[in-house]
Amino acid sequence: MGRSPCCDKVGLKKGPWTPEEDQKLLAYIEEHGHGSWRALPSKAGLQRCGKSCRLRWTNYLRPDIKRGKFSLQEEQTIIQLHALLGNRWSAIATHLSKRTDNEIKNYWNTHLKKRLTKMGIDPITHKPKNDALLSSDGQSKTAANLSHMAQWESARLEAEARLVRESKLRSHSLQNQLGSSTFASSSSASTSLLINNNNNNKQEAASTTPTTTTVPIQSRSLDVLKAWNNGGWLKSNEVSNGVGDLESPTSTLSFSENAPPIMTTTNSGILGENTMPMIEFVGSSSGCSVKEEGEQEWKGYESSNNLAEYKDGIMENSVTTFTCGLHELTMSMEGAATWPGSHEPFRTNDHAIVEEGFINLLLNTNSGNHRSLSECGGDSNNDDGSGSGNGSDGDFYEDNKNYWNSILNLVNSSPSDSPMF
DNA sequence: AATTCAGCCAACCGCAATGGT
DNA sequence: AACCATTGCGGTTGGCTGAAT
Repeated sequence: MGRSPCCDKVGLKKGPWTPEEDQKLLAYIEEHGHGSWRALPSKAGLQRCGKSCRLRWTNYLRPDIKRGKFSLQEEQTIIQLHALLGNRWSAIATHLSKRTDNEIKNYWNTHLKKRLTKMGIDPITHKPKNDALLSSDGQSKTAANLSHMAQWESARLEAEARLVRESKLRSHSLQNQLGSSTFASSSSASTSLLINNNNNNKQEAASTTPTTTTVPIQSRSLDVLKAWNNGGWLKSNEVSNGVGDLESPTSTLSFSENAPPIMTTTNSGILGENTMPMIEFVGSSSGCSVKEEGEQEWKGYESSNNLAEYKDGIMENSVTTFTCGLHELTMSMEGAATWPGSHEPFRTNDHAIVEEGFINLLLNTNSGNHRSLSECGGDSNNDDGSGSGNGSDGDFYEDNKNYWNSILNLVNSSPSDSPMF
């Protein structure tokens, strides 16, 4: 029954690594790169399976690993990201670039989870535990909307994480070719990015609408953290410090302030003048340049939407591919697309708001030319963007803000060495 | 000093995803 | 399309360490 363990070969060592083994592995990878993990142990003279070598390298020996105590900022980041992403440790780890997923997972399980539990917060839902007992219509609606928003942001973060991974691989591969790297890329030259919101993520299982209409491909910083900052959710000194030692990969996968950062398309394919990239599923192509700090500019960013299906102007299924150099971004949707936080269908002439989207949802702020997502509860046929937000919507967003704020405040007021923990 | 207990974390296991043929 | 090899990921385990008794 089942697959035989990879290390069941006689003679292969298991358990803790010795300094000698570490040295062998390190020396080999520094000289040759890891290449095929399966082939590595014999080449490196190690009595280990490739999997064990890979784990040892990625979780311990890699030179770009930060070890030691987690800072308060890192703790906050983990909690915030966990609220959005659930137990997707690798995705969380990409926003704490010097921490491994394993370390974050361990830290969550041994510290943060217990802390939240003691504070009366469900570490899975990130809501007060007695919230489940309060199931008035408004609250259940709020929960559903939060879930939907989290789903959106989750997809976006995942996309960013993958882009960052790919770009790192590219970078490392390039360095290898130049003979100056200790890393090696095991991935092929062509890369792909798949965002499928209809996945089997456990946390999202409860969500009822597995659709994605907009998948932002970049933001200058982690939206939630920015929302925290912009909304004054952090203490003033924390605001002034930005996000502390957080090294969000999104900040390195950023658009230059002066670059033509346009991904907005119209039905005619004409570029807009927006200062943030937007993706619109309108079946035309556009061009833009994407620049990655410290790397070559990505030329010839193109997108095409060739598989969207529309019914009465409502996009029902879509596969959109963006090609950006070696990178290919594919977004697929199943089922009718709707705006987050509402059941209003996404229509072909709706502009997808990227950077503002989730922040505005949280902060209930509208901006300039774009139709705010918070307005989408109205009739989407109002193409003038004059949809109305009603009072209960305002309460909803205020509640959301207060909820997230309360989590952060609780954590802030509960340092690790507090007797509470 | 010896034993027990709890916390921590490196490492393992197995499933899922991906890529190649 | 099917199969296989490889890699990625998240859950879990087991050993080490220090505190408590």
